Amino acid sequence: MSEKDLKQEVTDKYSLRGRVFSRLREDILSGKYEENEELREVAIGEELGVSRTPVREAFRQLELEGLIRIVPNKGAYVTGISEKDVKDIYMIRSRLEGLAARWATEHITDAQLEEMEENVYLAKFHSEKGHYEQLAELDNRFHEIMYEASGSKMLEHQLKDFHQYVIRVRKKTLSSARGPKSNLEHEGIMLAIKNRDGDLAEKLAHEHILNAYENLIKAGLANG
Amino acid sequence: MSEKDLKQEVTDKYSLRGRVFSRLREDILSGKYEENEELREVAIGEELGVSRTPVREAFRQLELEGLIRIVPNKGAYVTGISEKDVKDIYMIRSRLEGLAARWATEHITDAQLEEMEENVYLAKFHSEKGHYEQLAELDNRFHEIMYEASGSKMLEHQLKDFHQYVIRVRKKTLSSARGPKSNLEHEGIMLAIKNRDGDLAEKLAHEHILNAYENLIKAGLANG
DNA sequence: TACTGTATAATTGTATACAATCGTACATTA
DNA sequence: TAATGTACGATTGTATACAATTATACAGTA
Repeated sequence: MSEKDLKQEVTDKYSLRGRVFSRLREDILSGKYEENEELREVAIGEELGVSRTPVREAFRQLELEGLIRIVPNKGAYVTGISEKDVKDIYMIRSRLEGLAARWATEHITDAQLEEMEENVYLAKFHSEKGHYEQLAELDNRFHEIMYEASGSKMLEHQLKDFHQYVIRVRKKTLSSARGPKSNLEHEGIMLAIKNRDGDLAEKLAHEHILNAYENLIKAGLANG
Repeated sequence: MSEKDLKQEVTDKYSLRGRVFSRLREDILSGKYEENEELREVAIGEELGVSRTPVREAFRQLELEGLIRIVPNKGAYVTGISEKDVKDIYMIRSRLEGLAARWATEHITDAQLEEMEENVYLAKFHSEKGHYEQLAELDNRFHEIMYEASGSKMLEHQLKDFHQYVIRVRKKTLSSARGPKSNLEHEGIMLAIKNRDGDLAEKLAHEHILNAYENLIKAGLANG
């Protein structure tokens, strides 16, 4: 069991519940539903062509994931994210990403390091071209690689959970990746990992998230 | 919504599902079930006098909490905690407890600070008397106060989640609180918070968890 | 008008019936 | 004997029926 994830991934793509769960999560994160919008079991079930049972089970999981809030005997509501929540998330992430970077210096595989280098290289290209869509995608992936390279399923799961919120916040604020500056920071983290410099990697990854938060605030979260 | 918790607590004590969830969690944490023991829906349901439906919903939540692992079409199994998991948990906690301590210097209320002082004082008493049961209880409570005093529902929830594992590990290793040394560290953290010294509070709380881990290892996790 | 009680419809909570899946035991065959 | 196929039982997955709860509208009353 030592290789097993404590917080089990929901990967049961082939059960109805799994499909409902994935679909709802996607729809909530993509902003299809308004904040505080009520989700009715029958309506969701009909939309996806399933009964209430798998929908209810998916609801229970989405509740623990923090995406909806269930009021007993009343209903399920899409959760809002307050500005304080966003700040807390970024501050917590800053610590954990630092830890992930440190551990990556100890556990990263050659293949992962290669993908990281490629990621940084590609991001530089797309940054010059102004391809924001691809940049955001690469940014997400960069962090995912680092989570995986940390060699800790526990930490990986925690950070992926938080990343969900990051994606939501980005959609909400319409703020795309930060472009060149963010890339440079990625490159620095990557090099620190490559050189197996744990202290530096942790420091840079930590600061990287703080910078991302600063940028997010400037980009208008405070206004919107 | 700004005061609402993103990761919703499961406080629905009055629904059958809520009761099943709480009961199973308690039983798993208390070690009633062996690692990898299979939990059957009907059996659990009969034991608690409910049908499979609330049991299944509770299972889905316990899965996300990391206490059980559900294999599609097969069954639910109590998750094991590997030595690496324990190490990861403590390392992650060390960062987050540090953050909680720092934030507590900013947000702690007078009542919370008072309870913290009382906690330290009482612990000193029970430590001298060798009351290990009460010491463990006070230790748990000390950390909980700090989580609450952090003023961050996000962080509080994260840390309480991890604390579940800590309690499990303690049961498993039969290692009680560390006694006087741990108390002194608590006192140090408390004073740093009282003096509103964020840097010191974070540093001490961080080290406190690292020390607790060292102690745990010595206490025999490596052997058991 | 403002307040209270009640009937009703909508929705969630739970139980149960049925379908699909998996593991095991046992028979069959080479 | 060893390997393979198959029938059966046990268990989970899903749908549906029924119970409990909630919100709302509306009538009655001061």
